[in-house]
Amino acid sequence: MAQNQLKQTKQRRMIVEEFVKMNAHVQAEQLYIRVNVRGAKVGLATIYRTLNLLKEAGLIEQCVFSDGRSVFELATPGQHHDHLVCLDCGDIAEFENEAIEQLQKEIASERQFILYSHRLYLYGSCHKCQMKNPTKASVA
Amino acid sequence: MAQNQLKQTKQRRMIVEEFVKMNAHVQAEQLYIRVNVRGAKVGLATIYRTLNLLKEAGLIEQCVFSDGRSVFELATPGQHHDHLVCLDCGDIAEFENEAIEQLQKEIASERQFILYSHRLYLYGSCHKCQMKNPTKASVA
DNA sequence: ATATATGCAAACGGTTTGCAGGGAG
DNA sequence: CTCCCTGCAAACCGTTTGCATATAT
Repeated sequence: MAQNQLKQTKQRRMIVEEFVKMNAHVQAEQLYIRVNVRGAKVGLATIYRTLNLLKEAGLIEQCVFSDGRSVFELATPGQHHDHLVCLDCGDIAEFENEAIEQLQKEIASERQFILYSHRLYLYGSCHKCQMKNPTKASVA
Repeated sequence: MAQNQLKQTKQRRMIVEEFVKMNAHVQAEQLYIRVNVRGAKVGLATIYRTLNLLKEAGLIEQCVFSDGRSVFELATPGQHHDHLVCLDCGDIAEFENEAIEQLQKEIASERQFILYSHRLYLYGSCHKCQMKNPTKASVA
C-alpha cells in the first residue's frame, strides 16, 4: 500500500482494491462505477486524485490512447509492455518485445536524449473483428 | 489540394497554406493564430473542421501526446517516423527506424492483428535541457 | 488537535456541434 | 439556386480545482 506519507482512508482502500480486481486497463470512469456499485459513495474527483497519487508513487502507470481515453495499469517494475489497440472493438492487447526496447535505447543515446519512458501503440483490427467484418477500410 | 468533393474556399486555402509553411508539428491553436495574424478572420471551429477533413482525406496525420496535446503533420506516404518528446521544454524531434517498423509488423502478424498504423513516443529529456538542468528526476 | 482527505459543484482546456447567414458550384 | 461552408456561441468530455466539511493520526 501507499505508505508514502498518505493517510489511509476507506475510499482509498476501496479504490485500490477494485483497481487490483480489474487487474488491467483501468479507466477512471469505470473504476468510479465499480467502486460505487458496491456500497459507499466515492466522488469521481477522489478517484482521479487517488489515481494521480498512485501514479506519482510509481505504483501505477498511465497510457493515453489516440482517442483520448486514458488507461491505468499496475506498474510492473523492471519490465514493460506495449499495446495493440483494436479500432473496431476498442479491445487492448499487450505485448513485450525486448528487441524494440533495445532499439529505442540506442536511438535515444545516439541523440543524447535521456529516456524516461516510452509508449508504443499498434492500431488496427484484432482477429475477432476481422472475423466479424468481411471487409474493412483503414482508419487512423 | 483536397479535390475530394470538397469546396475550395479562401479559409481552407489559407489554412492549408499556413499548415504547409509550419511544415511540421502543427497544433490547431497555433494554426488558428497564424492564419488570423495575417488578415482574414477564420474561426477555430473551421480550423478543426478542416484539419479533420484533411485527416480523413489522408493528407495529414495526427499524433496525440501523453500530455493531451494533439499535433498534425503532413502525411508522408510510404514512410513513417516517430517522436522523441522532451518533457522539459516540450520540444519534439523525429526519428525513423526501419528495424522497429519491421518488428512491429512481425508482432502484429503473429497475433493475426491487421496493422493500420502505429505510434511510438519516446519521452525524456533532450540534450539542450540536460545542459540547462544540472540534475533531473524522472517523470512519466 | 491538526493537517489531510473528501464530496460537491464549478472551472478547465481542447474539441465538436447547432444554427442562421454567406459563398462556391 | 442549391448545397456546402463559415462564424459564433453553446455543448461536450474527461479531468482538475476551490471550498467547506469530515476524518485519520
